[in-house]
Amino acid sequence: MSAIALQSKTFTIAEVADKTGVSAHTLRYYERIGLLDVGRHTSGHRRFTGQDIDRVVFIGRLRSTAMPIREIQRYFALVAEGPTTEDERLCLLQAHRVGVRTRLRELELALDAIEHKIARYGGSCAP
Amino acid sequence: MSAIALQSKTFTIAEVADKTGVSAHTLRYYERIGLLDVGRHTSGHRRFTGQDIDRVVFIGRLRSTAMPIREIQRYFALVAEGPTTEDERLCLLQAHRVGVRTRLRELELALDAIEHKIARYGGSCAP
DNA sequence: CCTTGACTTAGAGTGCGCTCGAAGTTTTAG
DNA sequence: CTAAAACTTCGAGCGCACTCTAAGTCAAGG
Repeated sequence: MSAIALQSKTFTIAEVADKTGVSAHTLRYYERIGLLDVGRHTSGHRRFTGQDIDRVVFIGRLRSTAMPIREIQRYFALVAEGPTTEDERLCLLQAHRVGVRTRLRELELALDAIEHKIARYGGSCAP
Repeated sequence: MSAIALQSKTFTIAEVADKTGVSAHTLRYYERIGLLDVGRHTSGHRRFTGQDIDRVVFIGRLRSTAMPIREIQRYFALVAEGPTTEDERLCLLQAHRVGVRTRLRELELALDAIEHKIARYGGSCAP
């Protein structure tokens, strides 16, 4: 009886675009370049699983922290290679984290400088 | 006697590139698109003043906080129009500041999410 | 004086990350 | 059954911010 309800729910590309804010065009693009590997209905239409959506969200986080597409490709290539690559993936993410932290600090510094300029008055060109 | 030492020191494009970390190519590009207005020696070679360098540094701060070139062009067009535009410039910088603060927060959130993933382990694709 | 290297301009080329268009199939609403 | 909307692939196009090339001029050291 209690056959597990696998095959749970899947979503069309439009639904995923809607849920994630990533356009259908971009989702297809991500698949083309190897960031996603989405299953198909018999018709050929994509069927996104919950996992696929999680991955889209994760890609969004990497992109919003300015990880280059190349590196994201590398990351998911490692994922595709299986669990033996976990160390390397971890390493990649940690390196990224360091970079992001650095940029965060630089951003704060530049913002401070701009705010000083704002405070001192709106114009001219003194630093 | 105490004639003020105006005409103080000027710098070649290579010196400015060196001081600021902005390439000579990029400095010429910035001038072309109206971000800089650099004087010339009789030979035609650019002579950067201290003010010019300050401006280059300020452009760097705006760029490093991802202000689009278009907006920087707008800013310096206002500067060129004179002091009557100070309010508008201030407004532009303040709007930018708000944007940067927002991005800063988003960046921190995305970084948190990535760090959670790192903490939980290196791989898989759960969010 | 002569060479070496830095400078000039105008315009073309590059890399990134999408974004769009065309032509055709499939699904869905009426 | 039909029309409209949504999907497919493939390839081309775009906007941004540089970055480089070519062809020529200028400047400083030996």
